[in-house]
Amino acid sequence: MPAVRKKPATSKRSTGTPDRILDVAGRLMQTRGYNGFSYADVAAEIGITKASLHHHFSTKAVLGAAILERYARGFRAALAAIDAAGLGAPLRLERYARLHAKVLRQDRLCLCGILAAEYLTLPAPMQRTIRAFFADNERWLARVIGEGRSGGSLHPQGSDEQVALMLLGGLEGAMLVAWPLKDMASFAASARRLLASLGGPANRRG
Amino acid sequence: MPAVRKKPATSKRSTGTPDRILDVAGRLMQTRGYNGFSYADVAAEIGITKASLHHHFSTKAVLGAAILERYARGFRAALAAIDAAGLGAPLRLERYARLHAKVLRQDRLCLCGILAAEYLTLPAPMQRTIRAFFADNERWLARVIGEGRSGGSLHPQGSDEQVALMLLGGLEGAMLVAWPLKDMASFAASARRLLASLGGPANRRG
DNA sequence: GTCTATACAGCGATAGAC
DNA sequence: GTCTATCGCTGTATAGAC
Repeated sequence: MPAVRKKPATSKRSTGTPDRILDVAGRLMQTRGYNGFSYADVAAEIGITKASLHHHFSTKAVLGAAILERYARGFRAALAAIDAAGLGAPLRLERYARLHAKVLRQDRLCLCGILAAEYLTLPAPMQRTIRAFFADNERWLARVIGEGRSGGSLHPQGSDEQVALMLLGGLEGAMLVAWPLKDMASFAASARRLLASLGGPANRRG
Repeated sequence: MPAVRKKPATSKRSTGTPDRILDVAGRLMQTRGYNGFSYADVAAEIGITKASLHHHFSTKAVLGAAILERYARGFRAALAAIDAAGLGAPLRLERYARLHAKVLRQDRLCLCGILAAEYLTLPAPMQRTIRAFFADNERWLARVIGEGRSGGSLHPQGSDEQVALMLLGGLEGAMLVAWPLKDMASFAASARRLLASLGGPANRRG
């Protein structure tokens, strides 16, 4: 059976209309939230009509779910890339924090962070994806923390899961608090403090 | 000149219609966000018409600002109450964390947290109040941390301001991540880990 | 202070021509 | 795959009677 292939292997940059829609609507969802943008906004920016939008994504719930799933997929790929780099736990966590910093630097919030705030108003499929995103991140973080602990490169207090949760929430919250002022420095400082609290090599107390 | 007095000194519980409106709309704003509720929702729950709502709060922006300012006022009062109790820095921070825990236990998000996510879509007056709320909290936290440090009850790494920011963001983010699953235990664990990272009396590393 | 009635814009979504 | 045109609904807001 033929593989599912939506793009040519020589993929260029956002060639097709569906990709442009996902890009534009994705940016709006990361800055204004699911309830903060409309098909009219997306259509106007791309230069097509609302009707054409509905041709590619039948409903807003479908569009929202597609954007969210693409985002979660990209994040999982980034985690895999970090793992593949063969770094120690402290450096892997630092690169994890940088994933979030990159989002904020693009004047966006973590999609799952902003959508978590709107959670009760979202279609059920999107709710599930958000929960899965957080659970995936917690598992990944807990694994890295556990490896750092057993390898002696990290000495955190609390269980791997607790520390993972603190780190995930801490980074999401640091983005949220930095968001109104677009204060990259405040995010970076919080991220550094959170990582330092794990008792890495440069941060052992005596 | 006479003092501005909107309630009798013997204030009972949410007697007037304006207070009931603020209560109901406030709960909706803390669970669904500013863009996630309508005048129709509030009117239906209270049992009056939308027109009556507009009589008390002329526009949604006015209503939203009133709710937000009342919330910020209440939070400032809670911080003053903590100060007035004459506790040491570690216990004051613990009570601060409990303020947030109480909100989550009521099945709500921190109003300024959920609104920070919607920041770009909000009326300018609400945006200003959100920034002021965060700034107030940071100042209060930085002061308490500074007092704990000079008094020897806290030994955090980083400047008072950095640690304050990490704590504020950490608690807001812990609420946000716990929100989809209404997972009080995960919030409590993160709060405990954040406070423990400040090097209080029970958490000195050696 | 509350109501009925309504204005008006925007929303998500659909039909059908090209 | 894109368009024009339009539907039905909901949103915020207003007018005016009681």
